[in-house]
Formats: sequence, C-alpha cells, structure tokens
Amino acid sequence: MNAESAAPARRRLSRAEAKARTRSLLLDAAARVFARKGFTGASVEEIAEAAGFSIGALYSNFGSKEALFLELLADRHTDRIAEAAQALERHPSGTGEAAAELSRLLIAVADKDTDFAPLQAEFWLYAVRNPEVLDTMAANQRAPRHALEQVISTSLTRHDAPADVSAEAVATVVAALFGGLVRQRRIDPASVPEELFGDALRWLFTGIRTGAAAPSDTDDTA
Amino acid sequence: MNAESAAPARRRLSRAEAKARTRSLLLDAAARVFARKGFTGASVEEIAEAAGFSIGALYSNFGSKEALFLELLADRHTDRIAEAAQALERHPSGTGEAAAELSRLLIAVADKDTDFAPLQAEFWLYAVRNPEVLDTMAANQRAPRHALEQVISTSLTRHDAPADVSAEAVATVVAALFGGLVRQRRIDPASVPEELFGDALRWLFTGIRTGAAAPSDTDDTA
DNA sequence: GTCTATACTTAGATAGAC
DNA sequence: GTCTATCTAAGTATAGAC
Repeated sequence: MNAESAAPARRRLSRAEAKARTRSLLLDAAARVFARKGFTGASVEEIAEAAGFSIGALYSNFGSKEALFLELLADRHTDRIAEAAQALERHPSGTGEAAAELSRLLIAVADKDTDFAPLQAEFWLYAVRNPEVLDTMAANQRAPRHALEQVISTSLTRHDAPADVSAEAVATVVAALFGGLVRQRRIDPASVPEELFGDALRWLFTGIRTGAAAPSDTDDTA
Repeated sequence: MNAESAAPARRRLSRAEAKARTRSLLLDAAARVFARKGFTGASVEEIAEAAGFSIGALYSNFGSKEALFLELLADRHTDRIAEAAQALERHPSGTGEAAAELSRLLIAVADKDTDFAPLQAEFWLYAVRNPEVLDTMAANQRAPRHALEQVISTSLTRHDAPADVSAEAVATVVAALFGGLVRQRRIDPASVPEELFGDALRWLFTGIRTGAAAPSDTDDTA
C-alpha cells in the first residue's frame, strides 16, 4: 500500500527521485485531464487530485497551469506518426501488408487511445492561438515526420516513382490523412471502416507510381 | 450612424425583425469569439460586447452560453466540404483543373478564413466530450458529404473505376485529407504548398482508376 | 427588448504549517 | 517536499430599471 512496496528492487527514493516521480505523475494526470476537459476547462485542482497530490505540490513542481501544459506540449508529443513509420519499415516487401498494419494502427489510436486525438487537438488550438509556440509544435513534428519521410523515400525509389514526387510531400499527405481519419472515426465510426486507411494508401501509392502529378507541372505554359 | 440609415430600402424594423437581427449578430460574434478563445475560454461578456450588446441581451436571446454554442454547432456548420463538391462539379471534364481549384480552396480556407478550422476543432472537441451531440455533428456532415459523394460517384463511373470502390469511402478520404492539410498548413505553411492537395487528389484518383484496392478484398480466402 | 447592477460560484495562485 | 487555508479575480446567470 505504501510507496516502498510498489518499487521493484529499489530502496527508499532519494529526494530528487521522489520529486521526479511526482513530476511524472502530475504530467500523466495532466495529459488525461487536459484531454478530457481542455486547457481552460481543466482545473489545477482536478489535475492534482488525479495525480494523488495537492494543489501546492503541483505549484511546487510547475510555475503555472500554462507551464505544465507547455511541458506536455513539448515533451509528450510522441506523435503516432513515428509508429506509422515503424509499421512501414516492418514491411519493406509489398505495400499490401504495410497498408493493413497502418489501418490497424489507426483503428487502435481512434478507438483505444481515446485521449490522444483530443489532446492533439488541444495542442493544435493552443499553438494556433499562441503563435509563439508554433515553432515548438513544428519542431515536435520534425523527428517523427522525418522518419516517415525516409521510409516513404526508399519506397518511392524502389517502385520507380517519378522523380518530381517528393517524399516530404507524400509524408505530409499521409500524416494529414491519418489525423483526419482518426477524427472522423470519433464522430462517425461507420464512415471510417477498418480497411479505409489501408485502401487510401494503396490508391495513393499506386497513383504515384503511375506518375499522375507530372502533367500538372506544365499547365502554366499552356 | 443609426440603424435606419444602414438598412437599404426597409422601414423601421418590427420588434420580431429587430430581435432576429440581434440574434444573428450575437451568433456571428459568438462564432468569432469561440474560434479565438475556445468554448470555455470565451466569456459571454466578450461575445455580447463583440456583437455590440450587453450580457442581458444575450441571455434574453439564448438560454445559456452552452445553448448559444449548440445553436452555432447545429446551424452554422456549413462545411467547406460543400464548396469542394461544387468546385468538382464545375470541372466535369478532367481532374486536372478540378484538382487545381480544390488546392486554391484549401489555401483560401487555411490562410484567409482563419476562424474556420479552430471553430471546427472546438465543435469536434465538444462533440467528443459530450456524446449526446455526436449525432448532431454527424447529421451536419451528411448534406455536404452527400454532395461530395455524388460528384465523386459520377467521376468514378465515367473513368471506369473498379466497382468495389465506394464513392462514400473516397469522399471520406477526400474530406479527411482536406481537414488534415488545412490544420497542418496552420502549423507549418511551408509543408503544405499550394499544389499539394491537388497533387494528392491526382495521385488518389489515378490509383483508384488503376484498381489498386481490388486485391485486398480476397486476402481473407488466402 | 435591452441595459445596469449584483448575487453566486469557481478557479488560479500564494503563504505558512508540518 | 507536500499540504491546508486563503486571497483575489473572473465569469455565469439573474432581477429589476428603462
């Protein structure tokens, strides 16, 4: 029932360790409460209670409610896009199995990790309303987005895609589609069946291989 | 400076007309303030002031802040998806010009109508957190989504797309991609250049014509 | 039908006890 | 390092004047 029995093989926690643990628990609780109530709707009292601490403990670890939120925004932005990139890497052979696994990932995120999409929406809204953190958000995207871009890049070259198709553009499209479909599934699950994301990816990559974008580049001259 | 000079050829407003006008102005102001501050962050005082009225006038027209928000959610949900469908209808010939016009629409929505995406996000968050309005949101989507579906359906049959590709599925993908790219452009405009949406649509429809989704349907038997 | 003044509630943040 | 008590500000909603 006490803290010592919960720790696996560790002695009593040092002061620094205890504080770090409190911080971590507060951040976890904050992610849940912010996702469910929104940034302004969430109260520091509710966050502190959800973590099992008092308001005072929260303010002893974070300067303000906003600072707590910004720490989440900067640190815990582990985009599910990174997982998508890993899923693609696991299936270098054909696009069929990769597409199926990405479909499963989308369904899992939408249906199981119910706090994910609302928290992302809160981050996005905060960034749009507070332009000073726009860079932070863009920076957070960079790593997972780059991973996705790399996987897509090798896939494009292997399938002899037209040279004018940039992996960055495709990665942006895939990520946007992922986020859009996750949201739509929360509104109307029937409209986003399990295989839809995989089907869309197959359509997309087949179309890219066929070289559909090239003709548009010469439109200006006509 | 007074109300009479503003009205074109109309006499003094009747009581009912004046009240309807007040309601309309309050709804307009509410849309702006909710988009900029969020549902919980917006105060009825700020909404009333933005409309040029007092708090009392607001409560004389709406039962509560929530009722005002819900009226916006139900009535002013004129999705930009409907415009996308119209843009597609204007170019029945080839996909090239239609794709270009949809690209322009996306850029216009993202860059000019800066309140649109945040307000949609607020609606979505509210619906996710208050499941009793999920049906309302789904119902709001139906009309514009159906229009988009019809345009896509005729386009699919004209181009001899595989019969197992449903227009509903494609419409969902197009709408999700639209929303996702609009949001991404607000975070990092450079990552969503003007032609990206059009390129993605060309890839998508080329891939569909090629019949890329068919093989996945027989996976179960293998 | 709209405005002014106000009652009531909640939430963010701080200070001092332990 | 965390908790209890409290101060202060802000916001929803109402009641009665005009």
